[in-house]
Amino acid sequence: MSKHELNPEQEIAATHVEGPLLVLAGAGSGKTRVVTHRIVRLIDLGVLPSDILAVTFTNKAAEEMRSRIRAMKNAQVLACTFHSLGARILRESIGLLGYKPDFAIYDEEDSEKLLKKCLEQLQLNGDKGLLKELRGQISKAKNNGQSPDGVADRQLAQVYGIYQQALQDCNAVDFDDLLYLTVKLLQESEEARYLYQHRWNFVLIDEYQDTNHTQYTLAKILVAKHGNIFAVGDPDQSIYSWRGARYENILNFERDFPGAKVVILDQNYRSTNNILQASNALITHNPNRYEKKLWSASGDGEKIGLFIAQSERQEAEFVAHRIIKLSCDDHLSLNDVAIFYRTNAQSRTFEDALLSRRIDYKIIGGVSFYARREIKDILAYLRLLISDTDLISFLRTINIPRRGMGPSALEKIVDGAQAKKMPILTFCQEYGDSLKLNTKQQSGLSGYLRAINTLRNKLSSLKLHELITEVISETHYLDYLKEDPETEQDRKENIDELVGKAAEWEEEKEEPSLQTFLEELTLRSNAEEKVDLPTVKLMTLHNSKGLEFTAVFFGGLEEDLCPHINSKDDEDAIEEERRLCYVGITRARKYLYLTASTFRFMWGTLRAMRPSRFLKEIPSQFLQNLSPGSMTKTIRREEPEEFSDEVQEGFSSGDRVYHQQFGSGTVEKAYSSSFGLTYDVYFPQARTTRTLAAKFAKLTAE
DNA sequence: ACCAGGCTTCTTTTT
DNA sequence: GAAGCCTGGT
Repeated sequence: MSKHELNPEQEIAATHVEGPLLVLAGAGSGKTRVVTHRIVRLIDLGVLPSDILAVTFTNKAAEEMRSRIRAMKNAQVLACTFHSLGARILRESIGLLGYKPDFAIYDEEDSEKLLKKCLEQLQLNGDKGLLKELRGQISKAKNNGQSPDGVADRQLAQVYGIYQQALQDCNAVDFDDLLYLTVKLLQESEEARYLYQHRWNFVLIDEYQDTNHTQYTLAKILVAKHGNIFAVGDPDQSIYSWRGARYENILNFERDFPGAKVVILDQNYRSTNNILQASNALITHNPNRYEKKLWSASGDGEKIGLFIAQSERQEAEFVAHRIIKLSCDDHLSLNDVAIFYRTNAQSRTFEDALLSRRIDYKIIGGVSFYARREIKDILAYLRLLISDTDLISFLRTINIPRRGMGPSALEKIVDGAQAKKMPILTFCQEYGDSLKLNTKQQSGLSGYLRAINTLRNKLSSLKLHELITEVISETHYLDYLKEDPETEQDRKENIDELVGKAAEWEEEKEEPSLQTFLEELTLRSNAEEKVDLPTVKLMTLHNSKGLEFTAVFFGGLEEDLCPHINSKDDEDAIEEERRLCYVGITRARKYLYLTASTFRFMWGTLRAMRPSRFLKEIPSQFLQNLSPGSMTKTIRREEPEEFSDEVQEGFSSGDRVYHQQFGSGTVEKAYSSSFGLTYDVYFPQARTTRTLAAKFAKLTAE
């Protein structure tokens, strides 16, 4: 097939105009092309670009779609995530729900702090686990469209209600509210419903299998008047149930939208047959599944490399070594190579191996730039320039830099404001002098308020990046950073970067405002990448969705890691882990390497690991075993110290031993591993058995 | 109010 | 093995 033609099924989908259509698009089946072609054709038919709404799952996908359409048609359609769509609607119409339109958006950290305050108020703060538990349950309720009155559990209903009121008092919404309140608004206000049901006549929803109930309701309301919904997805790639996603939504599409057409795209244009068939074999192990088999017209290609290492380091060394080989022998650019893993914590070992070989790499996702403490400090000050009510930003900044404000002083302020039912900053301004604070606190508070006022006066006259510079100087933030010389340099650089990004951002935007800037930063987990050096991309499996690479390394394929230990004993969760693994594998075009290690450091101790069940579910005909054990002995000899089974004097089963960290224990098993003499020791105090290598763990007889 | 040091718990995954 | 929480000393 030529690059510019579509196959018959793709053609049907791309030329669809009115009515509901579901595209079941298997991995690598040319989904993105179909979607962009269809939008371009709509525009060719005379549909106004402003009539089209495309909702994607990530910012990255939205950007990609925008730029493709711009390239083909020079037209601007609204392509955004569900969350930013919600933010957009709420900015216009949240007044109907009693919030002010300049509401702040709280990220997870902010909302957790607020919830913690609520729990303190209810004197429920004793239990540490409770906060996490309730946070999860409130989020779940919102994603299921339940109001505080609508949840069955009495305690949850109470806390949820108080939390929701606290958010409103701060004039803030959390991530889930962006969806939940939008739906609430559309359900309760006929005016709003009319407005948004007529705003977009063609609605496209990507990754439909990952919509949660609230997103699904939102989609249904938006298209209720015209039924022009174009949904794209693949039930086998549903990997966000932990965030409330229901892949049933995609299976129920025909029921929910009567008269819907369904197009199945099952020809894969991405991967070689070895990779594709391996992925088919794997996903077939999911019993509850809408049957679908991808096929490909391309050749078998290379077999999938399998490497079972003896240590994390060896696993990473193998990957780094292979990357060099691929780039030399096959002239692959580093941009064509990716390393996937289940948990963020795994990235470190790979980084070390790449660093030591001077292979450039970039981590996609991971700890967000905007989540760094120093960045959030500055952003909190910026928020307070817009809002008097933002309690969380106030609490964050009031003692940064130090103004002698400890818990007791803050209690006075917060309680006072609450008693007077005043916004926190207004209260400080009007009653700050009558709070019986000591002199240091008194002058600290007035200095703080003065700084905010000074900055507010400059709000309209300064450019955004200048304003940020002013915040830094007005608050003497750099002096504060000096208190910790260890981190000072890093944090300073990050702040410079923030100023730079702000300057860049306001150049690009037609109407740059502080509010939109803050909103975009909150809804954008990681900064967009600048195009520079070719780099190997490191990311979690979740982050890999929607991407493709010529060569993929998939690490840590071990039981309890992938599938993750938290999915144990839950068949649905195991199926989702399998889909996650499927997503990872189907990202690869030509080369795929699956790696695992028999030992791994977890939670600070060495643990023996077993190969993932998923490896066994891939028929061996597609695999080539490259593991040290199955290779020639020359390679084995490269690392003699790690593989020697030298006899040591040691303990045997039943011996009582003492470990500096874990205390007293009993040896359950003594055996030889790649680390030499190894023990499984049971520690009664922690009620766990740990695997300890004799040469690392200093065990003494008790 | 602040700090240092010890204790626990923790890890999925993201907007 | 890190980050956050609590505690006790200043």
